[in-house]
Amino acid sequence: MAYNIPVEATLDVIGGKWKVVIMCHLIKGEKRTSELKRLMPGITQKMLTQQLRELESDGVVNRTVFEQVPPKVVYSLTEYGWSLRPILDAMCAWGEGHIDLTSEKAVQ
Amino acid sequence: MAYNIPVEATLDVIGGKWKVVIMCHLIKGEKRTSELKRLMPGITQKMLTQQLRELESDGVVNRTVFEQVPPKVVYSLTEYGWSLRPILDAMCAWGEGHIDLTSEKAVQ
DNA sequence: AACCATAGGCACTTTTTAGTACCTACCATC
DNA sequence: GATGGTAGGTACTAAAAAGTGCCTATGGTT
Repeated sequence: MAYNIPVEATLDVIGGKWKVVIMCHLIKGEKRTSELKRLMPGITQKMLTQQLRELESDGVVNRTVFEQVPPKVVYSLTEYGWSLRPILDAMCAWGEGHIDLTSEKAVQ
Repeated sequence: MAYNIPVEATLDVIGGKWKVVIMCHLIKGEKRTSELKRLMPGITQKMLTQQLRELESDGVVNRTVFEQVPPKVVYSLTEYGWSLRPILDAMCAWGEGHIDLTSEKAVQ
């Protein structure tokens, strides 16, 4: 996969509708599948699983399965995933600072 | 538009396949349409125009038209667009630092 | 026996996103 | 008079992303 500009490599990993949101939740600590679902009311089970699988195969998140009934699976950021933290922090900070302006714009 | 988490506001503005790439080029200075096309060999005329229109209506880029023949249109980041710079810088830096690892992974 | 919760698989459909092809207008040059 | 270069527009199609509904397994509760 050749990139015309390095930032495309970043987009390959964090691109998509839900990955950044998932990672922003995982920054605050490991989460079970059901917790993530509660934190993201708009996501479907399928998309959550799919995005987590992709993040896992990209080495960004760890998936830990506890062999018990009912099943328990916990997701957390890997060290590689933590290297994305500056990006996630910048995105979260910008969102917090500009969410009001965005709403105003929507009203105009 | 209600967000479950502020970072979704950020994704609304910079989400999409090309917007971050376009903005990364505009960071280095204003560009004409044809320059952007040359810098992004993979983008089609239609997508370039479409993404620029969206960035413009989000207040992130300026579109300056010079009334001459042949037409000349120049795009640049607005002040609001510059506020996204920490995100763009972090994404570019991560891409530069991890592009090799990504290629290795693709080879495995 | 029926039902719950968990974590997900799978087939199918819909929606969104992106690509192709062809169109405009202007003036200059060949 | 045809062609080139610029900056698009538009209709149609293809591909990717996302959503829906129904399925599994297990053991405990009602």
